[in-house]
Amino acid sequence: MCVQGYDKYAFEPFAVTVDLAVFTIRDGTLRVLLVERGQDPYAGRLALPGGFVLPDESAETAAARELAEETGLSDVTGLHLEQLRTYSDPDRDPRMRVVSVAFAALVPDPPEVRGGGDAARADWLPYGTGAYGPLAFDHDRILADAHERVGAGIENTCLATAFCPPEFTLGELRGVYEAVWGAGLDPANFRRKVLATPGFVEPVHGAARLTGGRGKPAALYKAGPATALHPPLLRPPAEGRP
Amino acid sequence: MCVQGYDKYAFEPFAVTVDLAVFTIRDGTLRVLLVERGQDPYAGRLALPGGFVLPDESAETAAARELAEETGLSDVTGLHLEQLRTYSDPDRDPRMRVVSVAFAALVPDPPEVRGGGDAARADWLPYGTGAYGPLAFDHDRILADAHERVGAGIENTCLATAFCPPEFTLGELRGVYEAVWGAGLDPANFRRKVLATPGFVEPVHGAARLTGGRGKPAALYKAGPATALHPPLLRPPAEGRP
DNA sequence: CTCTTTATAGTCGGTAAGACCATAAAGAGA
DNA sequence: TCTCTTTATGGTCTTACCGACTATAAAGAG
Repeated sequence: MCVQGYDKYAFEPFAVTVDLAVFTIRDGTLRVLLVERGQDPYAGRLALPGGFVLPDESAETAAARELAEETGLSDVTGLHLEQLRTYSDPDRDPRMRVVSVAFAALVPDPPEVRGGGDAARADWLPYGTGAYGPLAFDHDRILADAHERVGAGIENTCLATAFCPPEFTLGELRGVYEAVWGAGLDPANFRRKVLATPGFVEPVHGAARLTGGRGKPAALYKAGPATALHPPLLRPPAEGRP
Repeated sequence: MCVQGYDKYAFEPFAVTVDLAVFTIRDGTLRVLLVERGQDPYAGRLALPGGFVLPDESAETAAARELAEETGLSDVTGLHLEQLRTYSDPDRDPRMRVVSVAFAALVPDPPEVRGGGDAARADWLPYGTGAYGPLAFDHDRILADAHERVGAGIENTCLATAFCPPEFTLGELRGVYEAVWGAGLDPANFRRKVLATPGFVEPVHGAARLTGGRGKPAALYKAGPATALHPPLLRPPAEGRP
């Protein structure tokens, strides 16, 4: 399968796909959307949702389309879709040459998963708890890279608000950091730091207050205009990252 | 040009290429390796070096091969090659569907450029000074993205040593930061910060000293084992990055 | 009514970073 | 030779921030 006609070169045609690592927060834990493969190879194994890039699409367009097909989410909600990197190992797919552009997506609230497309089943599974076995293809590595990217992203950018509904409390925002980093944060210090960063969040000036459960009702905030955090909101130092 | 045989799908074959933004420091200024295109489209325009991914290569392998072909550098020197992102706009190449995986590379000293491959000419041109017109294809955007990535990378990682020879002075290392960021840094504060970061640099214990020109001879250092900087070496706040 | 839970405000001490000064050691030029 | 310039290196000072901690307020659970 070799195509002539591009300058003086002969080149191998590749199939180009997108793979999506879609994260959300539910019950205070970070979860990722996984689908069960219905066909070989890796039939019955879990995998990241994804699909082929169509002839008239960019990878970004294809990723947004796949995300909408799998979750029903379109761009109207404040969702975040970010290109991660491209995985192009020659034998990453045993059938043929497939180059995959991976994306990390952050969605606020877990909507019902419609098992659209060819996915046998789809579900939000807690990340990093061993709740699922090894994924198909090289998706374990893609998922780990996506998690690292998201963890670094909420450190330097206002990305964390993408996990939250349009209006949220500072406790919910803190829950995002704790779920992604897997570490507890001091509520008072977190509050001081977030409010000291201009443009990160803005109070909903109407005396609107809301509480999900116990405790004193919290004030509501919405995402501010800033996109980067200066200075960054550093995560607590952990083992292995000196 | 549509290929059947992958599951039940029909998919469009893509050509996959790599594009390289190769940076170096010469005369205290940041320079990028550009080649002049010898054929249409964009004949005579400057472009980033690059080429096709061969059937048995990953994009990383292809990038390393192209870098070696263009500059004569192989992996033996402490060079840095990092995947940037993938550009897949459907009409980014007027001839056909080409998906390009872009890489950013950092090389220590400008070796002689061998105009290998199909590049008519190749040269190290100063970045961001208008010394070259608009680049071919979407390479202006790729180059800008690469510069932003390198600028952020030396903030959080030990990447800056990749611009330096195996042994270097702290003045040379500071020159890397100043050239990439386009801002002056206080020599004393820079020294304090770098030496306070464990594993960033290590003194060459032999009383070896060296000076390139005027001034007191500086002590020599080599890259340390650390890969990430904690805390990051923040660049001075500039306009437009609040 | 009391306990628990969460939000919010404030304090205190350590650390880091920027601005700045001082000294040392070389070359350049008068 | 002497002086000036240049660069490296060491130090101080002040401010800002950050983590740890305490205290208070306001709700629900029992």
